[in-house]
Amino acid sequence: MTTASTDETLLRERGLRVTGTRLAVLRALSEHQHATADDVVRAVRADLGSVSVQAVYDCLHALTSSGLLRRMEPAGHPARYERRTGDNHHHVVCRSCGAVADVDCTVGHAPCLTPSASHGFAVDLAEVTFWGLCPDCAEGSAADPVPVSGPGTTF
Amino acid sequence: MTTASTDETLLRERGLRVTGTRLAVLRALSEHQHATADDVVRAVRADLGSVSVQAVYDCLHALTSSGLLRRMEPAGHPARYERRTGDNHHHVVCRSCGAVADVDCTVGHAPCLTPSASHGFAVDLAEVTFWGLCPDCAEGSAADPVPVSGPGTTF
DNA sequence: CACACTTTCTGGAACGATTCCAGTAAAGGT
DNA sequence: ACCTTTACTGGAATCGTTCCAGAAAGTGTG
Repeated sequence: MTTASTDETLLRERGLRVTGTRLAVLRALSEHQHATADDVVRAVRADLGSVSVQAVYDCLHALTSSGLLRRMEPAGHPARYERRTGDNHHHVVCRSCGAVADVDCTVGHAPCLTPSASHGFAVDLAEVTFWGLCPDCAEGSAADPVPVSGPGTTF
Repeated sequence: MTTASTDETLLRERGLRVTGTRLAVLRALSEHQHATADDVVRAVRADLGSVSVQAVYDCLHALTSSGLLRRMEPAGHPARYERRTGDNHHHVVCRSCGAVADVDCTVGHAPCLTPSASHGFAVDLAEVTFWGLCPDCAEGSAADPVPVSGPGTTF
């Protein structure tokens, strides 16, 4: 999909310098979506040989605030980054292993963007997170009391 | 609203022991909804004189996992606890100060509960978080570059 | 192509929220 | 009242992330 030269263009378009680390971070996230900072560090190290943790965090911040990456932080799990941006999609998170998958907006045009009572808040984004068990963890978990994370377990 | 004796009953109903700390935690959360663990520690100390941080965390866990409290964790902010449970309501979070307010389910009957493609996940809860600026922070922030938190700033 | 200027990268130390630990104290069924 | 279970204390440890100061690399201008 996103080739190296395109990544370079993307960076320049946003006025960001093109560095090996940044390209490697983008490459890592093309390869595995929803990676944690730690995953990215490992991927970049496998790719470039070595990087400091901070260099990766700096990249992730720069890329996130310029809109090339999106950051999501499921309660109780480290933050995850993804390249799919600007399409207002949502996520399913596994309570047991923290796995994340994309979910397209349930009801065509952003159903939840106009909260009934917004208490005077100037709302600019609606974030929807589905909680459950991924196929792997669901299997045989009815019996096992799997350590559960995330908000209220039932509704 | 929830009186002390009712709190005692609530605890017993769930098979939880009735202790001063637990009652004080419930009381604290009746007084200010969406309190952080730290807020609760302070409130309980003001009430009982002294408690260890761990006692409060233990209570919060016990009460949360028995369903008497709901825990929510806005990305980039410490977790907050509330007594309103089981009604599937949502939240508005201020990007600037972290203030939280309740939002009733936008479209009558839980619009987002059936993700279009759930990737085989067994989904049991949909959590909707609205991001924006609270009235206090919105005022005069168009100019100020307020430090922003939470997921992607635009959509 | 070199210069000066900016921005990034390094390594190490610090941070805040939360959890783990082992021991002591309190709750409640019989 | 006794004994088992569960909660509470204080202190140290963990995890993800950020802060810091200095060294190194990127880039627009001359």
